[in-house]
Amino acid sequence: MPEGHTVHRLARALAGLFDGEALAVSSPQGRFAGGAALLDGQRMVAAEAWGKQLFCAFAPVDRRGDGTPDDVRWLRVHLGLYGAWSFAGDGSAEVVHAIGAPRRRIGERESTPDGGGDAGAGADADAAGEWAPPAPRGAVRLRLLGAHAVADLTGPTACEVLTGAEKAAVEARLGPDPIRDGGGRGSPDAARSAFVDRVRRSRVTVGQQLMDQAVIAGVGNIYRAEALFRAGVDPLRPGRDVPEAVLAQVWDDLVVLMRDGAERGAIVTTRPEHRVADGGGGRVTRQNTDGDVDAVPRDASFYVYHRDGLPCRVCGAPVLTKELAGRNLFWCGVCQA
DNA sequence: GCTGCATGATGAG
DNA sequence: TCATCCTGCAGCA
Repeated sequence: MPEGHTVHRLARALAGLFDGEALAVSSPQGRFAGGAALLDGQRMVAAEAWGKQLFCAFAPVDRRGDGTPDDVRWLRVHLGLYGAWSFAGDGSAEVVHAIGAPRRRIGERESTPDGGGDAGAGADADAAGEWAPPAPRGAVRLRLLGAHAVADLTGPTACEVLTGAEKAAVEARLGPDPIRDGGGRGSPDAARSAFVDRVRRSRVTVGQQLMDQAVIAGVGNIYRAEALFRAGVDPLRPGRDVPEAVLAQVWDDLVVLMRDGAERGAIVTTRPEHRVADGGGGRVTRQNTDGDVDAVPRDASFYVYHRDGLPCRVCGAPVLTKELAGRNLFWCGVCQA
């Protein structure tokens, strides 16, 4: 259940593993057999993210040069609620070092880049010392297999092959992405005002609009709850009633928070002075952590997400929760009045 | 061994 | 607003 920062990390990991390499592309589960056949044997020439969408470019092996001409096909993957990538490799390539111990998932489940000292745990070498990819486990929709590594995709909500024009159409429907340079909208200012203007055009609550990928791309339930807390904004307030300057601040804050998440591999929104581990009321609040999980304890990472009933870290009032458009909302009724 | 929930999105009604 | 997609895990027996 990744938010945008995780998908950006995935794009980086895939580029590091496979960029420029001809891949064997298959669908062990069978549901993506047609799409896999289109890409099989081609070179992966790029991997990028826009919000929660992952795009990988494939080009024929015999084609020279870079860029994105007509024969480039784009793999589009959206993980949705259940999707996950798992990786395995021969342990020798630097890319494996960079993404962590083989057979650890990133994208949805915990994994650690440095493998927790378990080097080679998943380095499947046969008797001849030759690396062999592990058999797919579970319903693997898509397998990308290179010379030194393999990536398996399970449970995505979307997995399809697009032309450049189709990819552009998908991106056109997405709002600016705080992690992309200039929000993907040319300049930081353009991206910020696109977000601010869009929110203020509607009386839909600002809480709902932050989850709308056409308003801002990559924000999920955690970043929504945390960004609104940090800005002191009531999530139930209609978008048009939130001052321009406050929304601009929310955008700027998300740029910092989400880029930090993409670097760190985990969402941390608490300021150091509020970063007090308190046991989280006994609840186990998990999140995508493929970075150093212990750098900030999970029960010190959030202000309000999954903390309903616990005292607000700032004012002590109990954190509130409510279902809004089918998703759980968390906020402090005092700090966000 | 079950059961219900989860950081998401879509399409029908 | 609801059902559905489809998977892993915590919590419970």
